[in-house]
Amino acid sequence: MYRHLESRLAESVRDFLRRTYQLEIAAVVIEQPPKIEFGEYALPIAFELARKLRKPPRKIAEEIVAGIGPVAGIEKFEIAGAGYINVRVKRAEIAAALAADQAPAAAVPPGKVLVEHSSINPNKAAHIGHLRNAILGDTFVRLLRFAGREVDIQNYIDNTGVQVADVVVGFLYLEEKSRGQIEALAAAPRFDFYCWDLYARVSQWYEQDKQNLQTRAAVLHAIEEGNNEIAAIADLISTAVLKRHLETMDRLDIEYDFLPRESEILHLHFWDAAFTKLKEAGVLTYETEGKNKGCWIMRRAGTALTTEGPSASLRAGSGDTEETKISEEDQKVIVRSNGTVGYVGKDIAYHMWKFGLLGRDFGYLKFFRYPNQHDCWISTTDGEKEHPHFGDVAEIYNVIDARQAEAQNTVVEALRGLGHGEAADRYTHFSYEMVALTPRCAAELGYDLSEEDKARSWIEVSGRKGFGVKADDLLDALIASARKEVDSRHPELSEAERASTAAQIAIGALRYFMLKYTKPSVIAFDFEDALSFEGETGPYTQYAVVRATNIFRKGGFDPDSFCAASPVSTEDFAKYLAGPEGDEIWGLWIAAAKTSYVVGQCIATTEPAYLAKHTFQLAQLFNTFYHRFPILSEADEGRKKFLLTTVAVVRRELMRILAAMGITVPAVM
RNA sequence: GCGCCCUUAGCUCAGUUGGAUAGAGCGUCUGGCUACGAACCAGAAGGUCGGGAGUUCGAAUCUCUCAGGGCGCGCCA
Repeated sequence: MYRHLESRLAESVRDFLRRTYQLEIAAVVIEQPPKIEFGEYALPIAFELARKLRKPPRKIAEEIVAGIGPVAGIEKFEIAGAGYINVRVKRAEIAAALAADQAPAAAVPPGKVLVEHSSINPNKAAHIGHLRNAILGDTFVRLLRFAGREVDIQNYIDNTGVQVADVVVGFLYLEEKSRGQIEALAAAPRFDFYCWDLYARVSQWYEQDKQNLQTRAAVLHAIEEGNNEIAAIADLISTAVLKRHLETMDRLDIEYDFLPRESEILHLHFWDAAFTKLKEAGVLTYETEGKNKGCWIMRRAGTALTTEGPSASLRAGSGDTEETKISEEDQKVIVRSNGTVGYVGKDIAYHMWKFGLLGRDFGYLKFFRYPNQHDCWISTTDGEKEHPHFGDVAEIYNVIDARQAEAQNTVVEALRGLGHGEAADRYTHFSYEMVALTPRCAAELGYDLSEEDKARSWIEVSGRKGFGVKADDLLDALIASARKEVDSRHPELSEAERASTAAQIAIGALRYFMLKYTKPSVIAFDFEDALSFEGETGPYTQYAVVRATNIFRKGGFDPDSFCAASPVSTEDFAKYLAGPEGDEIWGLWIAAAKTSYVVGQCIATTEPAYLAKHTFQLAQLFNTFYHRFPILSEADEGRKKFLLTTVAVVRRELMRILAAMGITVPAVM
């Protein structure tokens, strides 16, 4: 609603400037006045135009206000200060539309969106860093779907890499387990935890004697080769760990549609197809001298001497004749001198497939059925005939931490070099910073800290050292903590009700915690902060909804149908939304009207934290309102109906935005 | 050395395209439960927005520079 009004306002201003001053303004800046009494929108445009029109801002503001004419939904324009134009909306009209939940349809861009997230190495338990990735990715998916987009969720599985090889080495050479023994372990609960410890031991074993690395090389080679006992064991381990990851993420209500695996990138020869095209386009060049002699190389992203458009396209078109030699340090090896392809090369092939540019496809098998009956598919060489159509999408978002920015940019540059500039432009590296531990948290986990480490604001987790907080452990701790509160507050509830309430609160706390920080901020994890249910937390926002629901329950009304069943007249809206008290309540209405506006901002900036902040602010405004205005005891029936309508609308919008963050609200808390 | 990111209240962080007196949570202090349940609310204290220069009517926000911190830069993934 808010978003719709804003764009209509911007359009009117643009029209006015065009017909009055023959000016074309690309983006009309619209902001919010510091106080709701000033209006809902503020236009600083007169300042911007002062120089251009060589008139004082106030004069321009006067001309705009006098000449802009009526705008639907807008009450009036006022000049404030040196030239601000404050805009007041027709409160009653807007409120009536909101109460009726009449959201104007927004235009949805065509084409499917692919979001890749999680992509956890299937060799050990998921940890808090993976949780940030999955929660960011899953929330972004929900935001896109909220905005009407069709989305495919993919989770890339590197099942043939060194990390899986390391755990295979652990089972076969440190523990000397048979295939049968490994199978038995893999079927036991929390096999991923077992691998977590084993992986750390293998890393130590390598440290003890570098000779041991040869064992890794041999195992890795066998895995990549396929069709042998070691490869079969690697597959059973990685598949079992992968299932555990899916179970862990399902606890947070995070699901995937398709799991492309590296083994199929290899066995279906995706790389061969990509390699041919990359050579033809001159993206890859064969190095004949220096340290990378015998390799196929590419210019590392961000190292080009000139980045201007014309020279870039000239380079792409005319091949390598004008290409200056890439200096050794700017070279990125894509194919090694022994003929094997590296990680970036496989990623290029995978991304060509994502955009439907490779000319090959995976085989597909049903892999995992969620409790809600949704099927998650996995790649295979020879799959089922009937399967959904994956890939071939219009836009992609890769939720991958900031450390991989350069590799991601290299993939984008490869696409550009292949002549797929449009695809490259619709490739977004959804970059975020890592989750580290506070020194205090590290100490709690029994990690020995140097004096230097103690002085740091955070310490990086390390899978190799087995140092970190496992996702399932954190969830268990959150649920236990929430359960204690629920037990003491609601002894009357059944065991099952208390368990599900605690789980909802725990998930709300965790998801909000991971979303409240903006992406470039390193999260220094601490149990005390993460286990908090007060202040700026998920449970605070859930509690606001519970309170709203309680009002309806105690009053004997149904919150979902209340607005439709007993509509407030436009006259009454006008009456109760006027004056200082009306201003106060209107602030809550206007915040509740911003859902799609904020969602749009989050998508445009790939920043879900804005939604978390907004949710908290809306909950906070509601809590203040809740204290200021007793509702059930209100004697004036008309006013009571208005106040209940206010609560119903806020509750509805809060539940919507929480759902977009993957947070549900318990019946009581 | 090159590239990317960060530096805002005691602590942890917001501040989206430059805009009206720089915000929140936690912590500290003072108040508020006869309940639409206090997982809450009201109030107080707390900031030369890392330093400097520039652009602008206007800068936490843009540019340059200096300082401090992080990450990346492998024939690993």
